[in-house]
Amino acid sequence: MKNVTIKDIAREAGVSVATVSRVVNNNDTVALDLRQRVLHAIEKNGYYPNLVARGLKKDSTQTIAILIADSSSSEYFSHIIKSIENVICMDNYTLFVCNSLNEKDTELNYLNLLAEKQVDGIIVNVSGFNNEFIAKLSNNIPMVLLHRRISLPNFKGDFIDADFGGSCYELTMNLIENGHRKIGLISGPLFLSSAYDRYVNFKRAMKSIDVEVSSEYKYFYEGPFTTESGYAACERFLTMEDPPTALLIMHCDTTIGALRYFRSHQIRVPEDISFASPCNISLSDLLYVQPNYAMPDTWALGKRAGEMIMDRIKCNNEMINREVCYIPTVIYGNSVKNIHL
Amino acid sequence: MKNVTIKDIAREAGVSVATVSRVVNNNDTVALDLRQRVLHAIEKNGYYPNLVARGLKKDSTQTIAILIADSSSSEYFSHIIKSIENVICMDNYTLFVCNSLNEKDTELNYLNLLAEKQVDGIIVNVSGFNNEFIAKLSNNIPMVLLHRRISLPNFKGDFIDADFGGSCYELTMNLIENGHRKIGLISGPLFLSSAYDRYVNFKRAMKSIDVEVSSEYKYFYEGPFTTESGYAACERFLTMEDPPTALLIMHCDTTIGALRYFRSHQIRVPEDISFASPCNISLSDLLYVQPNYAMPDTWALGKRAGEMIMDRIKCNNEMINREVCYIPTVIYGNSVKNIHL
DNA sequence: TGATTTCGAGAAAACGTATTCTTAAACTTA
DNA sequence: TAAGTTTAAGAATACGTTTTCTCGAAATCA
Repeated sequence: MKNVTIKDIAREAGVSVATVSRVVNNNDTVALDLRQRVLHAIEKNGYYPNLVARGLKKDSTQTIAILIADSSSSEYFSHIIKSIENVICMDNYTLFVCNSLNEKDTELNYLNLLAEKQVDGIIVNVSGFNNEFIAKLSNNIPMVLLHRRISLPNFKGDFIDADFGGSCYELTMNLIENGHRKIGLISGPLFLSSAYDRYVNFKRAMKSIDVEVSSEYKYFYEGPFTTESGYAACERFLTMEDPPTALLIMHCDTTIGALRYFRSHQIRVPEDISFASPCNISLSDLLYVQPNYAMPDTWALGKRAGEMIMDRIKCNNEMINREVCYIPTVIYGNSVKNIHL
Repeated sequence: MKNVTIKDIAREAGVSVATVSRVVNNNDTVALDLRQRVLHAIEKNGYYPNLVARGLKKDSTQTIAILIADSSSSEYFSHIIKSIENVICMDNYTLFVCNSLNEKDTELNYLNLLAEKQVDGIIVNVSGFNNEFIAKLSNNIPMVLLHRRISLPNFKGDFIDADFGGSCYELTMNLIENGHRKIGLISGPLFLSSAYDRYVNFKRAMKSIDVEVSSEYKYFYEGPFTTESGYAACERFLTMEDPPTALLIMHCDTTIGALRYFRSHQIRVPEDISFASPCNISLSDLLYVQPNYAMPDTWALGKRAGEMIMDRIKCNNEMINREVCYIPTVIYGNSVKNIHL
């Protein structure tokens, strides 16, 4: 069953292919009777345009991609994805969702594939392993970086972030104000700008009580952004001779791992351990503990990311690099104990 | 900055365009020295194929789409999406994620757009409003229905489901065994096969204690699959003069709404109200209540959905309709009180 | 060696569309 | 009315591929 093409319509309506095209795109004037005949033939034969062919001709696929580590790990990215989709669908754009799994090769394969598929733009939460390649690619394909920066001079594109670093500072200061001194940090890989930024802010807060934080710091744990890593970190910290009284947990996935550790080991929050995390967890209002956490407006953030990539596409990538940062709201739950009392 | 094309490579290597194509696809024999020259030119100029052009020629875009109500409402679909992506990316397929919002027009627009974009297949959780259109479309585009069936003779495609109906029966019987008689049903729209199926199973279970369930049933609530609807249902039930002692809540979103109602009104679970839901909620192990719920293997289900659509694509949609059903595991938490005690 | 087959690679057509180019007709103006 | 101008629509080209067709050369066989 062959699809009906513009040629079939032209034949049926007794006009040229060009005329049909003009009617379909109605961007050019065509006589009323011809237009009627064409529209009738379209209706009758159920014709619809082939956007692949149009894409080839017009050099635009009306497609953008989001490339992230794991679209299902938390509600955070689900919301951003939905929000981006909601923006771009206005212009009949559709969204490829691609998972890099934080793996060098997977990310690289996807970047190549997306380039080959001629996507009009890419929103990417970089793994950090292909930054040179991405910087180069950004000169050909409009790009928006999500949360993780690329500090290379030849990168061309926008950067959209939420100030989780600032939230880290605020949450850590709150731990300190509640009397905590032995505060563990469950960090992500420091070569990621997002993790490093939070690390720096934690360090800055700890400096206020004259604690020097470095990778030598007794209560420092560096691991990937996974639930397993959060679990393992807690295992290490809470079996120490002199365990920390509070934890700052950098990421929602590591926080989930930590909570699982606490619950399975009957460690009460906040009686036995306090914690805070600069990330929102899905359904945090219904968890058995209400964490102290920070939450950016993911809907607004995703919307902005979508708008930024669309801007950049519309002006053919000829635009200075922009940076946007959303300030998360810090929410205080009951996961921190005041140990002065 | 024009992209380098197969022609540029041909000129550079001093061969014909056809030869370059043959090397790129290496599906045809070409002399070693020519191949070397071509490969060298490709390397030197950073050539990569234009998959839009290839798609036009080969009539295949290596793209499939998933069209669901809301990709961010629960972790359920996030996991399925990720799992599908994981399967199809093996063949260099990419996935469009599209949200119909359960709206007739939005769904219809997307279906048309996806057809125009020549996607190779569509996995769809239908809204129920465009079933005739979808059935017709299914004869041109390979389709897999997710959870919601289309009972039209001209539908062509597969159906993949999880037996939440069976779980409803089991969970309701459990409520009954725990002494409950006044059991409220928070239902979804009955014109959806998924909701209707659960309704029928609830009814069947209630029949065992001689309670007739119909839309006239005192403790019946029908509303959309949203948190707001779940909240409203609880409001209605729990302000009745003779409120139900237990609830069967059909959907994860309505369950979340219900939990929010309970918590904000200091209604204790299970002391004041018991409930069960044939759906898994994200992080249910970390909620303040452990619900009685059912959970299919979403990873396996998504994987199978991906495989089914790929099968269908590979055999050019010439295949009988298949039906697959996954049996959820029922998990008993502490959301049900035994009122015999 | 001559006839036949195999093979490798270039030429050309095709995929479905948008758009430039061209031309004939309609309209304006003096 | 003649010359110039606008306009509408068809013809033709192009987008970047794949693949069929064609043909000359090499290889096989009698």
